[in-house]
Amino acid sequence: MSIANADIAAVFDEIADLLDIQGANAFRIRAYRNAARMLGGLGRSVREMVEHGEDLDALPGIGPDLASKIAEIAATGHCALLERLRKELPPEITALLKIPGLGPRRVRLLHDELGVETLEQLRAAAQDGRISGVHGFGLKTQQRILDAVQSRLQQERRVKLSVAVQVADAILAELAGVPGVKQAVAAGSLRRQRDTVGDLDLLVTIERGSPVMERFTRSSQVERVLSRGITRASVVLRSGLQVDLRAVPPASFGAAWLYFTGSKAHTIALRKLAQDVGLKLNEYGAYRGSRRIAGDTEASVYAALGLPFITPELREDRGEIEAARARALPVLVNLSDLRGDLHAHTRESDGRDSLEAMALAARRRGFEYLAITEHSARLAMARGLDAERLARQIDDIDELNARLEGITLLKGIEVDILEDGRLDLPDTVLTRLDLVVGAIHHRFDLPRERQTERLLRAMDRPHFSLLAHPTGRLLDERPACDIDLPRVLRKARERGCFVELNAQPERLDLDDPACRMARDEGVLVAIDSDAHSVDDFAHLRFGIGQAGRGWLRAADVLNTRPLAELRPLLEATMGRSSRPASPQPAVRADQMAGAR
DNA sequence: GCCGTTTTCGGCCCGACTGTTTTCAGTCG
Repeated sequence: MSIANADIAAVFDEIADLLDIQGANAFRIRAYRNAARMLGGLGRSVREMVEHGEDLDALPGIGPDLASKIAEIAATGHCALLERLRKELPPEITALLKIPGLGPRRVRLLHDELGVETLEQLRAAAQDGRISGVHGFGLKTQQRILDAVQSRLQQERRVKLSVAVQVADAILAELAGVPGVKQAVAAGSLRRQRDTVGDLDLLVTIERGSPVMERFTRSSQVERVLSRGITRASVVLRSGLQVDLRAVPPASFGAAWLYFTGSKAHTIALRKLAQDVGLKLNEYGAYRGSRRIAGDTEASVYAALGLPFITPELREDRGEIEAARARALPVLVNLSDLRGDLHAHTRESDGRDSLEAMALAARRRGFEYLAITEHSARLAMARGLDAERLARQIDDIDELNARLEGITLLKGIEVDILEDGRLDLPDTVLTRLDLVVGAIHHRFDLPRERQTERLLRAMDRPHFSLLAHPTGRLLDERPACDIDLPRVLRKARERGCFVELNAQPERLDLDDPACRMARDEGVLVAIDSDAHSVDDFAHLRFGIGQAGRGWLRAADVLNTRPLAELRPLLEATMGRSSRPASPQPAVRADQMAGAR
């Protein structure tokens, strides 16, 4: 049993919820929440820190008490405090906090007065009209709870970033045309490039008297209006997506954009910093006394706090403020740094376009190289290639490379990693390639130890360049495989191979904390489109956003290298240089002979 | 429960909106 940071974070979050409902000290609760968030974004395994006897007190927000609780959970998988709290309150009650309009005090009240412990009981109480009888609750609140619990039970979900961007762009275009609107921009998790977005946060600057709130709440896409004031309105679209719009005067644009972009944790940290230097920071500006000294741009607010501009992707309170103070912010990789793409398909397997069309599209993007990596035979559904078809494609690519100028196609394969860690094609054909991209496409459900071993064995094969979409997650569809990522990354470093950040909007795999972990481990990350058509190179923008959230600089990314620098790195992974392919082969000779 | 060039106790971000209150608590972001 191996405890991941996320497991410990989940324990702390649940403790915070239960303490909150019990009415415990708000700052004690905050300490648990802060610790959970810190662990979620931490690039190293605290379990390993415990095993190595490292000092957990050194982690931000972790004191002696939380350090001992982390050690307890890492060692036993349990937390005595949580078990005790679960005896005092039914654990399912924390689900009620997810209902908009229900906070800890009201959940407690409903529990004490009506015995409500679950979402089902909440729905029943609302339907029977019992909730409006409780002091402090009225008919409107009761109806709101009923609506919310019903949509909750039907699983309202976060939308993928790519979808949110489209919706936001459409609404912003509409708002920009309303009289009195000066600027209309996206904020919130969308601007921070989170992989999924729970609701849209939009910001406009307006002249006094602009009808923007009225126009917004009456837009044809709006299904219902949750609230509407002078500076703020919330609506739910027909699609179910919630959109919050804020309006401020132009002089406050920067302070408001900063505040509404968040994250909440980043904002709180900035406000504390403001206090430290005798300022007050709110969404209208930075104030010394009653005098506004900054606020028209974000940079002006950061400057007032003595900080350089911090790019939105980094605003998670994961060390960016400390880095900014030390003038040590990373210069993040951007789209124009990419010199090529190492994962793409053609219609030879499950892609839509021809080899030549893909090559020309890559050249139009300004790429120097494109790796063609079809599926292998096991993935019959995708018309995966066997050794014979792959050999033919290798010849086709050689012929095309001889003919085309300004783009080089690299010969690759997205070979299936079988359940036992063998690869789905024989070494005799793999050895003819420029790179071997390995990926899991079945048996996502193996237990952690076996899944991890599967990957480690695959990486030990004589030809293995890049682990594609390492966790196999599909946002909102399939959870990440249970793998020991720190171990996989260590292996990649020892082996000299690479990991992928797959830029498909439904994958974005590795995620941002994992990217940062790879960076800290010194493993280069390939940001790949996994293109199945000439249009799919557009996915790369989402990969770049995710990479930025993972603090990746151009130097941390494999495919920012020009071809001349990339080739020797790939050659080494294919066992064709002085670099040892594997210091300690984990696959025995008889297993290797069994590889198809 | 954490934290400290205002330190080991007394702080801990700040404002808008809603509903049910008759002056404000609770919730949200």
